[in-house]
Amino acid sequence: MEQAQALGALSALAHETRLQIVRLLVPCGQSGLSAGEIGAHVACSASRLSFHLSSLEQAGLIAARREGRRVIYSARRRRIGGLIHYLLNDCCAGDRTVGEMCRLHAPDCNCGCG
Amino acid sequence: MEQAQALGALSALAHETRLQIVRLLVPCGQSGLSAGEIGAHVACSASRLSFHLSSLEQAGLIAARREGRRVIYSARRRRIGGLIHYLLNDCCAGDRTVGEMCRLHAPDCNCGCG
DNA sequence: TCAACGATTCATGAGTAGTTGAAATATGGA
DNA sequence: TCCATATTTCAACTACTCATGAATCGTTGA
Repeated sequence: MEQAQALGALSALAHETRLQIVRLLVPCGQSGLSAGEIGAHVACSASRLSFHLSSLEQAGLIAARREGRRVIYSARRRRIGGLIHYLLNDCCAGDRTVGEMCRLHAPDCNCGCG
Repeated sequence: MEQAQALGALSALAHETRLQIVRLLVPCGQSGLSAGEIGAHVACSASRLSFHLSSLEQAGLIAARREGRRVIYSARRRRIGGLIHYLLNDCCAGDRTVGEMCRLHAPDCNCGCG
């Protein structure tokens, strides 16, 4: 991920409603949720929701596809992971202190690295 | 890290100059750099720089201390790591696809987790 | 105590993002 | 074709963020 993309993604995530949308969509994986279903969870007007969804899509964090009269949104999880990777490795140059705070191993991992 | 803190941190990072400052400070660790030294790298007016440093400090991403007539800024690396941790584990619920993009092991780690 | 230095604060103006409600577009079914 | 549903677009407004330069504050050394 390039810096410009990372800035766009950070900007998109730096909003309560949009962060909430991402949190809602990540566990849904590829199947995603329709705009209406998302709206039922985040309590904002349809037009505002559409605006936020469009911001997230432009930032590359979610994808949209039409299914009948609904538009289904799903999290682009590899992109979100790419942003985190950027923060960790490009932005923070793989700094150990930063990395130790967020290293994620499998629960049974016992490698002791870091 | 709470959502409100994460939003503040994301907002602070979502700016080219401020991201650049963090990138500059992380490798300097505790010793940090003075405002003047930072200014020499990021090419913006002193007042603008002061504003950006203050934003980053308010967001908890950097710390300031006075040394003589200089003010030394250093990255709060555990906080930055905490933000990344939040994105990975709270925001993305430890999603595997997200995690695989950004897992950081020691170069010689061979545990195979993930 | 005064001048120089390092950094911050303030006032102002421009630009951008966010919100709202109404209108428009797209799709599916009667 | 016409209507209902799902979603987006538009226009107008508000609020916030960003940038600039001048003024100010705090510290050091002559």
